[in-house]
Amino acid sequence: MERRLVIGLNVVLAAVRDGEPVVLCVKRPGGWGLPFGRFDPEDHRTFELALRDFVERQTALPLEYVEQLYTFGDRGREAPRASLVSGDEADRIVSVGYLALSSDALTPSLESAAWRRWSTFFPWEDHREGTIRSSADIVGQLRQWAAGDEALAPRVDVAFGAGEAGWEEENALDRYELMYEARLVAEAHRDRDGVEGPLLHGEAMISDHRRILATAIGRLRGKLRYRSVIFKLMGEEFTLRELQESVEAILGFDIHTQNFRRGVESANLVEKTETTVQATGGRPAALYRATGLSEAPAATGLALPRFRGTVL
Amino acid sequence: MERRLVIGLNVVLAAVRDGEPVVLCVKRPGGWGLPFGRFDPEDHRTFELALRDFVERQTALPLEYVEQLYTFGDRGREAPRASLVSGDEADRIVSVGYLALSSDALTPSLESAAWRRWSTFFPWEDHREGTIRSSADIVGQLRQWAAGDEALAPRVDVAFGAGEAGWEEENALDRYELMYEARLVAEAHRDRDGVEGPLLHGEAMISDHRRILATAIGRLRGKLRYRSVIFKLMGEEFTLRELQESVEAILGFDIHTQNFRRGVESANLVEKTETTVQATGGRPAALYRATGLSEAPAATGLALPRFRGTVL
DNA sequence: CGCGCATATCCTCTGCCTGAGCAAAAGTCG
DNA sequence: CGACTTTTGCTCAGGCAGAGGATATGCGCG
Repeated sequence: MERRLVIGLNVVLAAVRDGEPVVLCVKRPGGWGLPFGRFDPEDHRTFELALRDFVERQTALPLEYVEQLYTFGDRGREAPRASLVSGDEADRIVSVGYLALSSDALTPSLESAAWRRWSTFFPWEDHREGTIRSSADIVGQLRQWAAGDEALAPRVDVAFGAGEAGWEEENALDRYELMYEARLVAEAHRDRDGVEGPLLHGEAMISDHRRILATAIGRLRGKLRYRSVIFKLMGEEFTLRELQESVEAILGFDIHTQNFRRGVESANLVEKTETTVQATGGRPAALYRATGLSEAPAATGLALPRFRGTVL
Repeated sequence: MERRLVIGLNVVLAAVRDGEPVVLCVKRPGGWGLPFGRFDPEDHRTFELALRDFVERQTALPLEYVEQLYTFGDRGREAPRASLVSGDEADRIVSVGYLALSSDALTPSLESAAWRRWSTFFPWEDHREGTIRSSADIVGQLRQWAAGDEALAPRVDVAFGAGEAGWEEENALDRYELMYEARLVAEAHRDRDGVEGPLLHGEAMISDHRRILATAIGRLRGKLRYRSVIFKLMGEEFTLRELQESVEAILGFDIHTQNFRRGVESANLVEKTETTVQATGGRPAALYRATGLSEAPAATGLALPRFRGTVL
């Protein structure tokens, strides 16, 4: 029997809801995963059209901003579980991952779909005040695991910001991969049929979906600094505090309010409207909206600070 | 007849030779293009292995650093020419583009393969002193083309650094795409069967290979700033001037020597060796080598300045 | 109405990094 | 030896980012 080549499409649809970064998840037999569908070359002219089509059909949510992430083609990606897309175990599945951003996080029509927080899957990526951190000392565990290996030890330190460079929020994938290698996430045991250890972090996802999510988080975080994508997550009008909270949600740490304002206002990406809103019990805030400049594909992003706290 | 799905692999293999950025090209019936091969799921476990396999077989060049760029899935990508990978016009071809870096630019075994300069295809991307620039005023032509369109005009200015952000070397793809839309490159006429205008810039490539090359150039340039990839283009040992010239070749503009040295030395990515070399008729230069830190996947790159000249 | 409170907004100060250039060191060439 | 070239070390000024003080403008309450 000939093995056919099948292309699957995965999407990380991200949004910020009530100041929390969330991702659209779908409940499957094996656990939670990302929405995905099969790409049929007969039906669709481009990947993006196919993606929009099946997401809208599955969840009734329209996709606004869409960006390709990565194509995963390794054999055994779906193993040892049965193929989830085609049902035909003999097919070779290649999957193209996408990142999509939504400004409103509407309730999906599908029963089994739900918005879930990033921090459910990546508690160690959130360093904002007042949020629950990962209880255990991940870096300590990784250091112990890497001890003695000359190549591994610096990788751990660099990825988790123990070096002079400090914590870089966009390295989410490196961190996840190290934890996978060190068997600190459930997927590592599942994929290799090993016994689960007691020190697992975050909730697992089916297949390699948590890896795709880590890729998306890292990409989005990095892009905030050099492209004006943040506005894809905002409504038409917003206060500077809302903008800041969205940025903080994505980056995973708090930033200095006054400096943030200074940076935003000098970037010419937003313009003040006439109206103000009173939502917090303090002084009313002016509403802003994105300017035309922010629409240009090559428009730069906001000047954002680095996380200066300690991870340990 | 059923249309089959075929996955093709493209690779932009880049190197620096004599201070010039070059890319491995293959001569095909329709002109020069990038090396590519078909991915056969029976033979290869991963894309990367397939890639290494066919490049080494075609050119006898080993691939060192390899990184996935983008997956191109639009129907009609190869049209209106016949399918180049499979020969079967009815197949749907999806192609995965890769960036590979080589430190030595060995002569390929294949007769029809050759290292060619980036500037052949993108003369407007090179702003170093003493290099030939694009003679005509591209920005002027684009501005004229975009005149009146409210969305287009800022796109042109942002992409070509006319705005306050200035020229950003990593936006090579945006610039190429604008020129394509404005029909300033031969591919635009070829793909739409139009008449060629007199104002074409750079040499064309087959299919969408020049677009893939633009993607690779932009990606590599951007990555220099936040990852230590530059050392993949250097030999084992090198002088700081050689390092600088490689960086300048990739970025496409000259940088201040003393400041470059200061940046490199404070980044802890290189260490001085005992030896010095005399190659230039001036004071002998110390040889350096990359440190172990530069091997970590998340290691940051060099602090590099921005181009401060004018493009017009 | 005046007061305390909360948030938004404005402004200042300081240290560090970057851009720019001078100058010495260490060779070659004639 | 003197002119020239390139490497290497060092200084200095301007600008920007981090940090925090101070003011503005609303609310709720006595």
